[in-house]
Amino acid sequence: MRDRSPKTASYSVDVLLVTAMGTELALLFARSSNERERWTLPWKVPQAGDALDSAAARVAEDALGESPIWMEQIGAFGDGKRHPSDAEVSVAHIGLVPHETASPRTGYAWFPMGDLPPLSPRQRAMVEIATRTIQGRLDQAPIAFRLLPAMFTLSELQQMYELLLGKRLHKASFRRALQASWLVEPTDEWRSEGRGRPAQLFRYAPKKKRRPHRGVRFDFLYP
Amino acid sequence: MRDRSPKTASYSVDVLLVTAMGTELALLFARSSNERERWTLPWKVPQAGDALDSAAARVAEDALGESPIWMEQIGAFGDGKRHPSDAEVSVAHIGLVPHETASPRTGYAWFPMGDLPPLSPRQRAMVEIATRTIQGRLDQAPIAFRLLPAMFTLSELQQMYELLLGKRLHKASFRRALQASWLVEPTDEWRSEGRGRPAQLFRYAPKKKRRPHRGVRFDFLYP
DNA sequence: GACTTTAGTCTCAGAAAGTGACTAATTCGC
DNA sequence: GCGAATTAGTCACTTTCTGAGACTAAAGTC
Repeated sequence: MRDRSPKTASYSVDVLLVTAMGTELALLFARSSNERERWTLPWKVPQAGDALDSAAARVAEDALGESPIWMEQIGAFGDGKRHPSDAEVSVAHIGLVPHETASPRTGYAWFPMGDLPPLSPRQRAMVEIATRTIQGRLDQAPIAFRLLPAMFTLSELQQMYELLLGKRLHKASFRRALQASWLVEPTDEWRSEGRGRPAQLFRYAPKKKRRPHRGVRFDFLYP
Repeated sequence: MRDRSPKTASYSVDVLLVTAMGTELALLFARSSNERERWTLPWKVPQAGDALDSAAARVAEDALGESPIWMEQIGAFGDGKRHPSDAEVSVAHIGLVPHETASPRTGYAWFPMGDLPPLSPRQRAMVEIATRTIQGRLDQAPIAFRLLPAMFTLSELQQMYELLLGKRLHKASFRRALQASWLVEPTDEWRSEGRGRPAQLFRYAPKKKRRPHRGVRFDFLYP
């Protein structure tokens, strides 16, 4: 992992494993092999003939024992300057895992987004793009569902969206939109969580139904 | 461009230059240097110390004489199998150019999307993702504006959106949404295009005004 | 049993979007 | 010159969507 032979592939595959820890997102880091007390994003230099996504899946497996249900490449990063893993370019991937089932192997640890270890500029860029991608693709990919366990209450789902969007949502509106989307189906299980009425458990089960009929949107003004 | 020395960087930077030709999008291809009558996406193997985006800009300049106002990386492509440009991975970029000002240099040519030359699987994947990215990011980035010249009529803008979305839009709704977005400002020029009332010319001039106050969207059901 | 807490629903008002008809300014045919 | 055709730009009406608060339901706490 440390040699700099010129025949090494000059790109690495890096994975940003994301989970929701309580009220905050968290990222998985690996203890650096050469410097103790230094942390890096999990990575790997793929062998020739390795597809990018399978390499990324392997990195995730090495870190967590299983690979996430949902992964997506977010791009290649390389400013031409520093090489955090002896590679000129890092191909970064996001992987989402529910926190309940995600126990890191030794040498790996979760860091909440608000309290990350010191990072190289390139790693910082990857984290930045990853968070932006997660927010931006929230309505195009089942991001929130992949951060929850297979069964969840609607309140948990709403809290996940509130965490990801960084704002409160109105309960009735949220459920109305969810109904119309046919993304979720009720199970016959209920969960009683201390006080209050028990909540029905739902599972993510997208059904193709009537499509929306929208016109144009000019949303890019608003950052 | 043809040698296979092992010290070559094993990734290339490929650029998909997109323009709107009449009623269809078109892509720029370069005549292959080794096989005549074969076309490839313009590409380059960056030198060490080269940033990805500046390498992409240079590829575009080589092809068109100028580099596009808007470029964006769409990801790294490599199935682990074929190497269209002797590289294991291609980092693909989209560049948008208005057709009016885009005259390819010799060795390059526009191909309409519906009639592309034969492509390798990897290039085909890049084209596929590029078109999806353009459609998907239409409301998040000023894509349509970058395919038009600096000044345009609202009808031209609407036709561009209709081309990109693949569906007709209603004039009054389109203009109402555009008004609300504060993306465009009128100039004091008018253009008379054959018959019919002359149209006022507008320019892209986004102003930060009131942001929309939308709730959640669950759009990913609908492909 | 009254009170608190969380789940889930209902209704209403205001905002946003779809639609067709309307006016305005030009060219074309005669 | 004048009416028909064509394209630009706007208006008024209807339908749909969304935010908001109130309301019912089912549990625990005291």
